[in-house]
Amino acid sequence: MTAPETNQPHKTHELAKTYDPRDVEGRWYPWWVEQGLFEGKDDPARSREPFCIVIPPPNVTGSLHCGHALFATIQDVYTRQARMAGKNTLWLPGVDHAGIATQVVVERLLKREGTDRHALGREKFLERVWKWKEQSGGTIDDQLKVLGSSCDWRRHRFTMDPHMSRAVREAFVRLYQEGLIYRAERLVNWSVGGQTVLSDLEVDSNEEDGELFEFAYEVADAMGESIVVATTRPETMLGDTAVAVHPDDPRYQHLIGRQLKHPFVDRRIPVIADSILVDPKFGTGAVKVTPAHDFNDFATGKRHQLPMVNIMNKDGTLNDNAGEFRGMERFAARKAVKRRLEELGFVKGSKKHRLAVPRCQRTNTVVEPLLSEQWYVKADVLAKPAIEAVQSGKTVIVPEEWTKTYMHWMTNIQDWCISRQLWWGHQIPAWYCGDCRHVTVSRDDAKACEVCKSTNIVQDDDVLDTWFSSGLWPFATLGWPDENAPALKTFYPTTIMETGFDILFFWVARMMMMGIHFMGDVPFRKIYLHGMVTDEKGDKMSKVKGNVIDPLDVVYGIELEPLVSKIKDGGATDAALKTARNTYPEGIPAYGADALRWTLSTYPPQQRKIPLSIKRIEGGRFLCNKLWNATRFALPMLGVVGARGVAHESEGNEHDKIAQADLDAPPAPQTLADRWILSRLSATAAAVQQGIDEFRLDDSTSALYRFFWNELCDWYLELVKPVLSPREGAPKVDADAARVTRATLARSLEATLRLMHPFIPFVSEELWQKLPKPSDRPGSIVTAPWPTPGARDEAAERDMAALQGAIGAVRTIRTEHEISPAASVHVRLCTDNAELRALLQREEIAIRTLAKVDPLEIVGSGTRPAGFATSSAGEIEVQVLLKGLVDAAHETARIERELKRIDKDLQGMEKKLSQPAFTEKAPPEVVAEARARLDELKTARARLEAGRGLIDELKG
RNA sequence: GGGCGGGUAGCUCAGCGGUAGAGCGCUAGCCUUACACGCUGGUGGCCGCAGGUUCGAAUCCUGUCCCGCCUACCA
Repeated sequence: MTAPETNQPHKTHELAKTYDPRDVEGRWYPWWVEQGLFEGKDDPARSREPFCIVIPPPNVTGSLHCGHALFATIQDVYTRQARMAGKNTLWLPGVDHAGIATQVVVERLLKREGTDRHALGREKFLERVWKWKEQSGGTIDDQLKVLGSSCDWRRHRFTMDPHMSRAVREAFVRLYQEGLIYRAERLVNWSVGGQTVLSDLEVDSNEEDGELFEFAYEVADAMGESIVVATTRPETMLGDTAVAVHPDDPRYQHLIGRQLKHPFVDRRIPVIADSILVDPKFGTGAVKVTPAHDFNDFATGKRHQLPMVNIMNKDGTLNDNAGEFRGMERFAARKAVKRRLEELGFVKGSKKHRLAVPRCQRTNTVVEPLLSEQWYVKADVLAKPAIEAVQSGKTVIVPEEWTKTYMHWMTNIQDWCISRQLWWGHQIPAWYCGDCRHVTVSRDDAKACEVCKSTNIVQDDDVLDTWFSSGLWPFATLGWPDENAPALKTFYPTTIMETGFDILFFWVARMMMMGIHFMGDVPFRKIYLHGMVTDEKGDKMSKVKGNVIDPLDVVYGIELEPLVSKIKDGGATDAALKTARNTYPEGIPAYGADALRWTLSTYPPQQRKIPLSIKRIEGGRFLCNKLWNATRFALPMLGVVGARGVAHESEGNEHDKIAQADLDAPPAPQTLADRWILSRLSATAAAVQQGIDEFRLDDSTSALYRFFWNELCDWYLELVKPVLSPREGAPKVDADAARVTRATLARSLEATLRLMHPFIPFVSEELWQKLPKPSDRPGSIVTAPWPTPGARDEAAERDMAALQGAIGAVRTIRTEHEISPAASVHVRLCTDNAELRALLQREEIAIRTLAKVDPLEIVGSGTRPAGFATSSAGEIEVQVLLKGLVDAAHETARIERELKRIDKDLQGMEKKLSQPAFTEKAPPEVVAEARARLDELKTARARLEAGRGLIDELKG
């Protein structure tokens, strides 16, 4: 396979000085797809280990937001890593039909056209929704591609596809036949705005200001006597069928069993005693009971066999049972009832009251408890094995603390109302017989009643809750109900379900129940729940607040004015607009998908909030730029011509080309730097792997970052410079050593790119293509082998630490004394450790180069010639000649500062060691460590004391 | 009312029984053979508060105060 023309490896292609994601991203994705790199292979025999993630399907209504960017990043990291590790990898994409959300959107469009769905009729309306879906349904998929999501697009699924619809019917019919789906008349959550029933989970209750309104019922046949009740919804009194008091409440004993006179409707209502409903300390201690419009009252009504009087139509207006208030809208009726009660003199008071108001998630209208007949799934039966699966560890929830929440919800699970009075969705496969009233439930469209064979049947108007079909997602997308479907056999159970914790119940729990029930095995081995993306201050992103970060703006960049008008269109307040202007005075630069992905990978998973900030994304781009430049720097040293442009070559700085044989079978490292970087690479590969295994991508990215930036760039590349690209006149380096170093450089850089690829797929591919590499590598980094950690070289790591310490000490003295970076200094490195001296001797060039040292003496300790400042680095005493470079006052100040710091540590350590309790009871290695530290501090202190003498020398 | 999570450097957060960490910020100096989206050095913390366990506690326990989120029928 051949990479896109401009990206041919080893071809002359100048790398820009600064990385520009817009030049790179976008070029690779089509090529990857074309090459079929993202395709999972059906392999029922499982000859290769399968890896599968099914995407949490976004709404067809949706376009990309930060939550999507987060899940896309995490899932793609896992998918790409598994693919590189050689697994048969499938990330299956798709979208969800999102019943209410979609219907609401299309109805809004119709309204703008001056019509509505009822005028259109069901069939025409559905045509319209499908049309709309065709237009906008692909948006989110395209946006996921922008982020680099390596999905197998051939297997894209939609919850309303014919196949998915077949699965839904199969599931419904089976559950019905098993008695796990039934119809019942109950009080339900009715969305007046959406004109449908909602499940408990689709209702959001938030505290709002309300009123506790008190009024009196007159006792019938007892002049003047009355009982005062309180309510937050006065209009419901029209449906009252009792007033309840506490059985032990002395105030009302005499009224229990008496009848009250309803002021507006011709009904007598009893005073009943109920200890469950009534809290005698609250309000007046007397509660009006409206069984058809309140969940508690409903239960009370059942206990006392009270009549249920429904006073409301489904559109929120009052019905004939409301007497003089019939036809009024519910909130108008509330005012009217209050006014009439006032006129009649029954109003006894009103207080402000905070109460939880239930609202429909989708339409934000107040949800009304309403009596109606709906379809339910019997949940406890399905929940039981789903609980056991988590208890036994067949499915593991990460982070672990969610397990408790899952268990709690599952064990207290309520039956699930699955019918919705919508048109957009899977119509319930139940047909009612007009003759014998039998309900026929069938996989195929029923033509006749299965009992009386009458053709006078009509299908249930309602559709199923979207989550019912989503619950089948992990297996229906793979081919179920065809139990022999190759994909199903290959990839079920899936490996990881990764999604936001907010849909643990909505979706994850239901997939668990359905998966186990229909497949006999859990739908996934791991459930990984991530937090919610917020703005940098931790506030939820909202269009009104104007703090929404659009991932695409981060990727492509956006100018200030377009950004502002975009936020404005979202409905932001003026204050929010001002904030936005201040936050992004220059708009947002193009950071690229890689930078965004990297940043999203750096947040720890147990965090509930992911405060995404532009500043952090900027950090991601800096990393990409650094990677770009490190490669740009290395390429010429590996003999790749032209990477830094013609100018560089004309300077006569020619490099030997790396031999293919050295790439295919890298020679063993010899120099300290080479041994060290390979050892650190091993450590890093292990840390990255561990982070992935433990769902700590933050650990993986931070290990990678530190390795690449603080080790590979800060030290290794610097150490390699004098070897592979010596200055004119510099000592000649052994050709064979250079050869080995060249191979090691190529090797470590290539491995770094592979380790980074799951996180930043675009730049890593771009750079990898240019890099010389072993001949057995595939054509794309996408399928290049995942690095496995090699051996560590403890000696090299220890020696390198000593070297870094010595260089660091020189550098510190240099800056503390404001010695010009251009000036060379005379340095003496003193130690009685002969091995150390030999090491320093071997690394002479490194010390001279990295600390700008000349001349350099490496000697035994004991003397300090006049004019030298001293400092220590472990066993090494570092002496730097200051005479002529600095003045005495500076040095005095520095020494006093240092002494103060050391004395503080020294005192602490001495105190610790002087306590017998510590030396006797603490583990020996801890005590030994403390002693060693104490010695070190003492030596350092002595050297500083000695350095005091320096001051006079400097004066002199 | 119940449950859960959190309070560590100016900001955002790691660490969760043995010398306080990162990124960003701040600061001094540098355009040093890739990178100023950079390099080198530095500054900065009674680890919410009070007790207890321990030789030793940011880390474990108890209490307490804040701040979030979820959940619940106070009419």
